[in-house]
Amino acid sequence: MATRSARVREAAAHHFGHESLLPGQEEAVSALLDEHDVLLVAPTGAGKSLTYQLAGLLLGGCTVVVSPLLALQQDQVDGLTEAGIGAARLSSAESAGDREEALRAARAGDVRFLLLSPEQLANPDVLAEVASLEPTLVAVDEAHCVSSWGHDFRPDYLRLGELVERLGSPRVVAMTATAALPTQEDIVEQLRLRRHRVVVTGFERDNIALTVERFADGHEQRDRVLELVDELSAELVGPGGGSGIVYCRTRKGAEMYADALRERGHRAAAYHAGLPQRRRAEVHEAFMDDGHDGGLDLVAATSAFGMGIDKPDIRFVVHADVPESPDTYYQEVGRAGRDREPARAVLAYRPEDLSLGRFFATPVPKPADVRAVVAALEAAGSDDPREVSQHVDFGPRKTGRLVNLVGLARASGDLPEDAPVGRLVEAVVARAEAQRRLEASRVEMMRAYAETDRCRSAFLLGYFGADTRTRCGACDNCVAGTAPGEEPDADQPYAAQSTVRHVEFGPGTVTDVEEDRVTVLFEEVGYRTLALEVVEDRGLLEEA
DNA sequence: CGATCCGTCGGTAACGACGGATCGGTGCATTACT
Repeated sequence: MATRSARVREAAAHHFGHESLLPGQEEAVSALLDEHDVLLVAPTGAGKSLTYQLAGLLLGGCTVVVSPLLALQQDQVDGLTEAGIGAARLSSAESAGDREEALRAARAGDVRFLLLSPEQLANPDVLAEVASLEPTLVAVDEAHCVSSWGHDFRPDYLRLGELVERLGSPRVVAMTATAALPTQEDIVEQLRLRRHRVVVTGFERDNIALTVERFADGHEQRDRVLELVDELSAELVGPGGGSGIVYCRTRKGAEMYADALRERGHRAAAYHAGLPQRRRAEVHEAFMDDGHDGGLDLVAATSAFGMGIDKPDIRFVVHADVPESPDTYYQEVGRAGRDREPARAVLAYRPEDLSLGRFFATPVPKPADVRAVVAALEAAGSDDPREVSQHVDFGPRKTGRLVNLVGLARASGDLPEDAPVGRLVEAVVARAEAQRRLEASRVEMMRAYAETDRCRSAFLLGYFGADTRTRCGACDNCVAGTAPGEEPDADQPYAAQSTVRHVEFGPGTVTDVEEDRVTVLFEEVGYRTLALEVVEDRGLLEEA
């Protein structure tokens, strides 16, 4: 074993000039060399990229890197090329000639890392080409996208498990900065990880002070957000650098805040997916380069401003509206204070805003549409959405999603091979409903976060499965003294992370324990917070 | 679900009240045009 860690460290020093490895890196690489698949949960800057790169180099052969954004893929290619390692991107941005050349170089062993999107891999021609390279490792970057985007927005994410098998079932490493339990389970299931190890490195960000301000009126909320940004900018953003992000739920909101902030004398701009690609790049660059003339201190953005924003001195993140889940919230907040210097995160909370989160939840397909697609699959004799959509009344996009859902329900093993069509349709709808219920319960967890009296940091860490009995001392509740000093532990009937069964909701996992209540993640209905008194009086919950 | 837009209603006109319709976030790729 000692020789193995020596090899890993030697490779790190040789290829990347790193004398030491960060916690989790060596563990993850060793597990991969030991023929385990790995889910690595580690914060940005903790060397997730280095992990797959080291593993890929040590395993030899070609590594396929699946990454959600073309810009992120390009960053990785640039980084590897700079380190003298052959890397290429395979995307719609490359010419046919470039793609041909990249594949040729990969066959010759000159390209060791091939970066592409799930959509590329789902293209049968590309898949065949890549399979012929006999890759030794598949790295799935930003793996939470499997769970957050796969179910609806980018359905090819849900096909990755099947696609990896068609590549000859190489080792898989999935990497993400944040993944609560259901997201971890989703990643493991969808990617079909085998003999998998979950490696979680510390992800506390104790330099970020979390606060929530509650509003009943939308106009007051807007005025206060602007005032707050004035205050935070004056306090934290100066000639020495530093910047802030204002997250909004709608494009219109982002434009409104950007305009208002400019009027108040800030160097601010809007960022959302409705802007021309070129403008987006411009804003991104001006934000990263805040020291220059024409630089930006503030960006008012939708969730489009996210992955790939790696600026160390973001001093505050203000949420002008409440996001749809603690998962999203923590990810957006986590962009602040990456330099470990003090930073602030403020949530402007109005309960009505939660409704948008419910609206955006994954839609449940109509049984008639599922039935039509099942028949069309038969008629087309293929699972190519373009061909299947010839036999139904809706377009290839919707068809593609339904084909995926039918495929997943069939592959789940919950149904016998020869199950009648009605059962299959029911299973598809039931899976989509369960997903929707989970998303709705995440909205409720966001409500719970906004309304809690406890340490906000402890609340979030508990949500992400970290054992937290300490308090941060910096959030509004700790400062106001409403947070209990120590979280209870010993005399609780239920332990965090233990498995339980509810008479009505079925099996679940305890995710949080408080003095008088317990939060459980149920397989069927998502997160539920239950009063201990009621639970015990009626014997609703038993340890499994 | 909730905010907002737009048209209608009432009724010696102007404009406010009301109600139905519409919209709301993330990106890949591909295609048909200049």
